[in-house]
Amino acid sequence: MAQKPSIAKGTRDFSPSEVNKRNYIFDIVKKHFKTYGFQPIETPSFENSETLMGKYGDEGDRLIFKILNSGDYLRKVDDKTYESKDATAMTAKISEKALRYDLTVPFARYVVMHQNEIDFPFKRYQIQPVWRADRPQKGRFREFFQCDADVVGSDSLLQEVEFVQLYDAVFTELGLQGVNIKLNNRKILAGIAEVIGERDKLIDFTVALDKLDKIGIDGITKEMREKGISEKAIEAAAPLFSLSGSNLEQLAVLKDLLKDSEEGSKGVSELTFIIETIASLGLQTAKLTIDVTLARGLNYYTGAIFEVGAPEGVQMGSIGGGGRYDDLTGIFGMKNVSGVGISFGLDRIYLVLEELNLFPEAIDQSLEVLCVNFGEKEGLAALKLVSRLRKMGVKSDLYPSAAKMQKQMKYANNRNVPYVVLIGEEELENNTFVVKNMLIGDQKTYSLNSPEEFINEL
RNA sequence: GUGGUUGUAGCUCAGCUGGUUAGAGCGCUGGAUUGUGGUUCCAGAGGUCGCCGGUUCGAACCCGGUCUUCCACCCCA
Repeated sequence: MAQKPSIAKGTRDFSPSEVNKRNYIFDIVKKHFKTYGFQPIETPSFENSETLMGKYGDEGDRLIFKILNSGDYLRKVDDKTYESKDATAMTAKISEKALRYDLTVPFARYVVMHQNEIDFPFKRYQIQPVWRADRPQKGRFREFFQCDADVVGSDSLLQEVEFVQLYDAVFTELGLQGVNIKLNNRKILAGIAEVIGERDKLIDFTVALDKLDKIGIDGITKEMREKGISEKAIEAAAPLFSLSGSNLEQLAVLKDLLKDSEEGSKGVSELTFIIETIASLGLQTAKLTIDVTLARGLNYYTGAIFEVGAPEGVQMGSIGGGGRYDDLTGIFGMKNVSGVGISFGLDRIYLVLEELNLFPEAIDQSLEVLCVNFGEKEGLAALKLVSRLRKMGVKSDLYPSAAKMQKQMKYANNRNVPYVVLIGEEELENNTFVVKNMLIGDQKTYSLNSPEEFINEL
């Protein structure tokens, strides 16, 4: 019995037009990764469970897709574990592998395993799918691509500067003008927590602060109160909630606010270096702004934090992000290796380019020339022309059967083919072919002896 | 993981308080048009009403479960 086909929750098929558009983005991103000296790596789609488990927090462990062991795996479970019905204990017994959850942890594993063959600083890029057992929402899937570039083995702030330039280069070539590269520093957040006397509430404080543009000042002060942050501390931090002005003005305010915190002051000087260096180098189309409310990925970032916002007027959250993490490889026993990296949010960039109509027109042109098939002899002559066109790199095809003219023309029209070639009985006799321009509808005749006349006009 | 929401033709959606044979637009196929698509006209094909069960004389409609969609939270790209 035929079953109705379906697709797993949170997954997608990509049709030709979508693949073309996605590749267009990939190709531009890759091109700039390469010109900045990054090298590609790939890692397996699944890893040993112990490589992934415990690296993303409790929430992360829940969202990792586990792969069932092969064979008669239940036989190996002792009765006690089986009867306890404890999913965590049970999972450890019946699953030893799990699907990749992000690209950063596998990369850290890769660096540690290949440390003797890598020349540091090592700049790598990686574009591969990752999987999360999350509940899907718009723009959030259970299978999606991550597109990362990281540098390990250099603590120079010039790396941060390069990533800002890289973002600018990619978004400029994609035609996405006016993206906002937001910059913050974990040390500044830690310094703030320190000077307001809530050092041990750093995470709660910043998670609340991160929601400023979403729930407003009242919302975040309420959340901070609920998390047990003192009224005095909230008051002391209040100037941050309405921090405004130019980057240099904001830096001046922060410098003063954090003058008694060693860590905070370090953060301010790091941020100042990046801002000043970029100011002297210049950016093509992007804006670089300080945003002290930026707190993404705070669990592992230790220095700079990046987030890229879509241009004004586009209803879309962040389209990229990243930061510095001082101890990337420590979890796998390799100490003192600093890493810094960025990520491009492919799916969201796709949606933004679609909304602003920024994909090149020709992207949906899968065929430039289609020859109408009028029969055996005519078809053969057309196929000779097609071979010639293909050798010249022209995307061309012969309709495979001598179907009705109307059907063949309609096919060409639906496939967005700009030129239709007609070689019928009469043309065959005169050794010519007719080219119909599907856009304006006019026709021109060329000699089969010199098709380059037509090719040169393409 | 919590709360809510959605599902009817290939697509977008109508379908009254439960009542005969479930409709439209677009698309598709054929014809008007035997060498001309994109505009027009005519005709036709296409439906387990997400799935399973229940209530009822009778269910697309009511109830339960399940899957799916989307939304908020959590978290995140």
